[in-house]
Amino acid sequence: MKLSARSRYGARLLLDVARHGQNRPVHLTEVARREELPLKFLEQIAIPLRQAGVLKSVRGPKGGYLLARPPTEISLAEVVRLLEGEELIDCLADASLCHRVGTCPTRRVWQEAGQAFYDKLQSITLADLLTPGQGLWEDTGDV
Amino acid sequence: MKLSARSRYGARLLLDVARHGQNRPVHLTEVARREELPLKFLEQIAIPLRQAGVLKSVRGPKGGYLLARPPTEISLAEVVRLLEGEELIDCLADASLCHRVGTCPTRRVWQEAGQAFYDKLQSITLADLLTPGQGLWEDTGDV
DNA sequence: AGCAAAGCCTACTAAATTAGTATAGATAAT
DNA sequence: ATTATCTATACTAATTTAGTAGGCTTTGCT
Repeated sequence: MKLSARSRYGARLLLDVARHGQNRPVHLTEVARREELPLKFLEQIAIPLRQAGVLKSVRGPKGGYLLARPPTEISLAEVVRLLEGEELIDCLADASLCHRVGTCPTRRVWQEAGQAFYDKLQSITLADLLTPGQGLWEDTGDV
Repeated sequence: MKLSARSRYGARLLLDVARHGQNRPVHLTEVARREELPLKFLEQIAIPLRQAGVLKSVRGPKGGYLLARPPTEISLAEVVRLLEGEELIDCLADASLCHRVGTCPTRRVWQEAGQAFYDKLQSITLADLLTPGQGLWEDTGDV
C-alpha cells in the first residue's frame, strides 16, 4: 500500500504548471528540468490529466500545458483518482473476486478507510499548495 | 495504491480467531479451511501479529492461536500497520529519497491523507466487526 | 513549403513488490 | 516416541509499477 510515483509526480507537475503557466504554456521539458523528473514519464502522466479536463494543451512550438481551471477548483482527490486507478481495495473493485461479498464484514471497513483518505484529499486544492504558510488546511491535523 | 492481501487476510484471521477462540486455541488449519485462505500464507501473517501482542500462541497438538487482548482493544489500524509496512508514501518513509524534503509542499498532503486513513481504522475495533448491524461505526459514513 | 518544437500515443522493458510455496526446525499433548 | 501444531527462513512466480523508446501529429516560424 504505497502511493504511486504517478500521483506524486502528477501533483508536482500541476503545481509547476500553476506556478509558471500564468501567461504562457509550460512545456514538459521545463517541468522535467525544474522538478528533476523523467520527461517521458511526465508525458504519460499529463495525458489523463488533460483528458479529464484538469490540464489543457497547446500543440506545436511554443506550446505546452496550462491549467484548464483555476487552482482553487482542482482538488488533490481528483488528481489521485485519475492517476492511481480508482479502487484502493481489490475485493471492492471486483466483487467476483470473493464470493463472500454479501457477508464479509471487513469489506465495509476498507471502504470507509479509503473514503476517509479521499475525503481528506478532496478538501485540499492546488491553490492551497501554492500559498504555503497561510493555508486553509494547515490547522486541520496535528499529524 | 492497493491494500495488500496480507492486511485483508490478517483481518479475517483475527475475526475468525475471535469467533472460535472463546474457549480453546484455534489452529490455522481451521482458519484456512473456513476462510478459504492458504495455510502457509496465514502462518506468515500470524507471526508479526503474535510478536506485536495481538495474538498469542499455544504450541504443540491442540495448540493454536488466541486473541491476546479483548476484541474491543484491537483496532484495525494496528493490524494494518503491522501487516502493511508502516509508511504509505515513499518520500515520507525515507527522506533521503528526495532532496526537496524541506520545501516540497506535497509531502504534507500525503502525510495528512495517510493520517486520515489510519485515523478511520483506529476508530474501528475487532469487536465492531463481531456485532454487525448495531455497530458503533455504522452511521459514520454514507459511502 | 518545410523545418523544428512541442504534445500524443502505443508498445516495450526493467525493477520492485506482492503473493504464495517449500523446507526444516521447535514445542508439547498424548 | 509420535504427531500436531506453531516458528522461521528462503525461495519462486505473478503482478504491478516505473521508466524508456519510437514514431506520429500539430503548428509556429522562416
